[in-house]
Amino acid sequence: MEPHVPRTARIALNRPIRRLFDYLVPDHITLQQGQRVTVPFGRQSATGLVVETDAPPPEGITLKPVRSACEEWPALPTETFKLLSWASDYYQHPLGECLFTALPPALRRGRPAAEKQEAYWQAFGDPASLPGNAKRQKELMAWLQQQCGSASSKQIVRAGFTQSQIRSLHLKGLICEAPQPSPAGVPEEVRSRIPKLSQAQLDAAVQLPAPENGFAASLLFGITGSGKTELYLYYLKHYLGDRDQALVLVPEINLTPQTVARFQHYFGSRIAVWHSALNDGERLSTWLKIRNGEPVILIGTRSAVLLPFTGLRTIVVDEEHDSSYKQGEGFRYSGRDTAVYRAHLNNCPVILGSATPSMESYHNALTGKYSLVKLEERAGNANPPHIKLLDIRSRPLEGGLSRPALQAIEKRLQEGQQALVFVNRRGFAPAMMCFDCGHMVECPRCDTRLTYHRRDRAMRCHHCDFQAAATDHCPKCNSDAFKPVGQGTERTEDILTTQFPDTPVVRVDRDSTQRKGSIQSILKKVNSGRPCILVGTQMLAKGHDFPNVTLVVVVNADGGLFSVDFRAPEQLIQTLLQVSGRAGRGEKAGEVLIQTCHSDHPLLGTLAQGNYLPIASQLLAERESSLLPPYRTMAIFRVEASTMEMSLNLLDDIKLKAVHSNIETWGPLPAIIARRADRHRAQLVLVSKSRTRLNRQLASLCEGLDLMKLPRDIRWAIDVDPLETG
DNA sequence: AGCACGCCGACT
DNA sequence: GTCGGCGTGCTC
Repeated sequence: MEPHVPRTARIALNRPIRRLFDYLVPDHITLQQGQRVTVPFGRQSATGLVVETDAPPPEGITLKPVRSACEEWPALPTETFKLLSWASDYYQHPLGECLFTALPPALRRGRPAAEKQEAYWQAFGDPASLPGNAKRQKELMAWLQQQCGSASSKQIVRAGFTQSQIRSLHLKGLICEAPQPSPAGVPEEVRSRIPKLSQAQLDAAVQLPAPENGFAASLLFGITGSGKTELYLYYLKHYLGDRDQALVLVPEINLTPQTVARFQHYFGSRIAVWHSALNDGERLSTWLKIRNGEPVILIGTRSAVLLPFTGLRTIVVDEEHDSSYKQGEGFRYSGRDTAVYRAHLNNCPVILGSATPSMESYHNALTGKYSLVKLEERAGNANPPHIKLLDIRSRPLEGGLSRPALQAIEKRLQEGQQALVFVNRRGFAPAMMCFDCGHMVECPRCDTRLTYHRRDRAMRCHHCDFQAAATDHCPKCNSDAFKPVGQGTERTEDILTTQFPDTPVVRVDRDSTQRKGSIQSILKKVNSGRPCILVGTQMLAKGHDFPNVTLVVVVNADGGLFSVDFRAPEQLIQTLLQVSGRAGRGEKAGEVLIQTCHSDHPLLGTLAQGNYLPIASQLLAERESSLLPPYRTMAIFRVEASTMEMSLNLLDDIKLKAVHSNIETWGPLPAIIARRADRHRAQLVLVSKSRTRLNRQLASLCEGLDLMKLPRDIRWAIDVDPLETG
């Protein structure tokens, strides 16, 4: 007789542990990968996910039995599970935490995978039998009779009635429970709508990869205002069958009711959304729809790429260059890159759209990994704006604005038009610059600018260990206008208000738009068309249209040009082009003035010609010669502790272990913001030619760190494909 | 992450 | 004499 081999299951838990736990599987339970279970863990009970069944368990440990299976089917279907396992390995994040990010909060907590059945009600008896004082109950009866068929408790409450009125009527037998109405399909009128494309859009549309041909990645380079969204809609209309699912990823800021309405116009109730503002109930409901294979077209932000689709036909990633696709903390995955891998696993196409593609995607397009589809014509008859560089070296500035810039604003206002003043706060290089001669201090050993560290007034190189004390005067021309870049722009709004006392100055930034709906009232005011000046940061560059703005002034372009962060120039150019796109939509010609101390900088020179791809090629050439991504693969170890010494010591340790012929290390160095919330932060950059090699090295470093007995308050994390190197 | 266990200071 | 501080270790 065969010896009895007990069945076991290897379970992942939602804990920051890079380890799985084995359990016995009782006879009455059958389990498969991706299934949700309840298990005893220590002296508590935990929700887990099955990773493997009947793997040989570790010796010398008495296994506990699985308590129960939460449902008979796997919460994570095979493809989703594979995607998350890949991501766990690629981003070096514990599998359990990765898997659990794909579950809605309710299911993470072990709640049943079903929606609360909502009661539906219909009028049944004669309201005349109600006593005279039951006024609201009579009104509810009347209201119900008006509804065709039935209404749910939720709808009734939303209509201004109460649960107790429902209860009371039910008790009197005047209303009764009705069967749940079957969901209405998409009406033929909506189904037959197809967006009307221009010839240029049609030419692009035929180049997009067809789902029947399996995996293909396509970079859609469509300039601002070229109508990419129309193209997506057309594409989905064309290729999506009635039973198919589709995923459209968008940056959080672009997921507005207007965007959703545009999709709903063509697809009606097939459209669902996924973003951070959903509550737990909405999350569960949408998750279940997708898990059940309903033919949903999902518009969502980053985490939507992890949802358990079962019939995914195609993926679109809009504004693929947007930095919000990369999670900055915890499970630091890139929604865009995960989408490409998912398309691969799922054998379906993925379309990456942008007016300013990332270097990574453009490089992939140039090497033929992605196909490149161009859409370089503005919809309607809008002309691209004129971009002019305004050198402000030794020009007097008021609140960051030069005389010519103020004059240009005045001229526009007199012509009854609007101006937009853009203060670029992003990529603020804490670099020292001379505002007289434009000189910046470079590392004597590297081809990099030194970083200014305010705390100890030191200038440091982020590629080697060079450091020097910051001086008060420019080392080149001895001017005392030698300051960290980006000082003194805070007064821009004040200066504009005093210079143009009769014109409203509207500030648009995080602070001024915090209140709900305030952005709407700002937009309404601005779009009424009266002359005004908009002042703001990043927020102005994205999302909203200002049709009456004909002049854009960029206060300071230089921060991004000379940042330690190697992505800063790319981000600067992308932002400048985006904010330029705000000028002169419609027939009015737009003008863009970019203030800079470096009008001779080659990137700005190319930018003034208004085309992105030549700049992208220039940036790529720089990345290649500096041995940076996408020509190298990069990862950063970030450590924080109660003292800088502890952080740096641990990184020194890691650096020693990371020594490998194919891996280069930079640092360790204090982070740009060296102390945050009293935690001292430092980083070590790892760079390699080989992604596989670096990945393997990271895995072994993690293993080593897990075995080390580190003090409790020291925290470390790996950031693979980091967006910020500060 | 939780949660218990453990070993030292100020309280009924 | 105990209550409770949070440092350390473990969870199949």
